[in-house]
Amino acid sequence: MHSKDQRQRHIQDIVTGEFIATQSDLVERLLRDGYQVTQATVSRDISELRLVRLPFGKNKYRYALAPYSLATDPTEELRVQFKQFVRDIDRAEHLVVLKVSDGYAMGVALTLDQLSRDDIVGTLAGQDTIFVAARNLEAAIALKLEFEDYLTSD
Amino acid sequence: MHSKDQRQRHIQDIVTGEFIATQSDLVERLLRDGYQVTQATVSRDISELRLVRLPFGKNKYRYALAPYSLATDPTEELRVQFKQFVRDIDRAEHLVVLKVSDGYAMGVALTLDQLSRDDIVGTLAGQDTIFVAARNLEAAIALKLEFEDYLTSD
DNA sequence: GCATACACTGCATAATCATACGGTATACTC
DNA sequence: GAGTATACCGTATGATTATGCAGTGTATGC
Repeated sequence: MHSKDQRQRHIQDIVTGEFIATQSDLVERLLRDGYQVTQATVSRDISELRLVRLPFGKNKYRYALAPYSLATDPTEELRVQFKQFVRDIDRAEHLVVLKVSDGYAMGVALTLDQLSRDDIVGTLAGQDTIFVAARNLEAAIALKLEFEDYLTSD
Repeated sequence: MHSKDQRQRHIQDIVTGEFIATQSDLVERLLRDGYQVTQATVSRDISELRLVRLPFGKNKYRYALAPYSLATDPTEELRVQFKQFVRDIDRAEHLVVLKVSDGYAMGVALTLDQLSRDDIVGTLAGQDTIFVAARNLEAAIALKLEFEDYLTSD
């Protein structure tokens, strides 16, 4: 019927648009859309999607995407995010252009920024696109290769 | 002895630098530094600091700062963040330049981006600076006024 | 001093979430 | 087909977190 992937994507949609305070809320919400699952499954989904439960004013909580995630090793975190979110890599002069799953551009750009790399001058993230400004042409070419490697390796 | 404020600041230091998986971990960790509190208090601290528990690989969790926080109303969230983090507002042509508490530029820029405003073409965030590119000069002037209002109002 | 208000916290427990275990389904190999 | 591996998920329950309540301390006003 509904695949796990579908369900998890739908969960992401729900939490971005609606106020989901508990996993039980989410179970009910999913049921209304025809996904019949238990709290246990939702717990696993949330873990896999790396959603966070955000304290929200007094005695309120809301699940939200964690577009950044502070891995132990930022470079490792970048690899994870690339595999998960980056769809395409292009280059125009010294600008490397990343196509990203809708809504995740900022998260990936944030991770890139946190690396504080000398060869990256800055990043500009939109909804589904990131411009990575490399210091110069050579750096951009190297960067594109490195990024592509993230997508294909292990 | 130790004030609540001190303790909460110390908690922020701990979670940014160390791998804290549960509130009990944090209680123990605090005890080592002379803060004797219970899990209940730590729970309240975490809520007030808006820390999040981040799923982290398989069966692992880590508490982390939530530098931005997806309020119900993004504009309201922006106000909160401005008051908290923005130190100075300037403008050069159609570029509004924000000086921000170190490390929070990305978070504020992310919130700005999420507004998807027509008058903002894009944002570029560094460690403590944000460039907000307005669509044109008039937009930039209006934007600067609006931002300044965020800092002064109520 | 006494009363009132308020911030803070621990205790006990409720609420919520994570996970070990076992069951089912699917795919692949021989 | 039988055997094995793997992914997925529900049940039951353990682990973790949130919170109502009451107690203490401090400040303020009378």
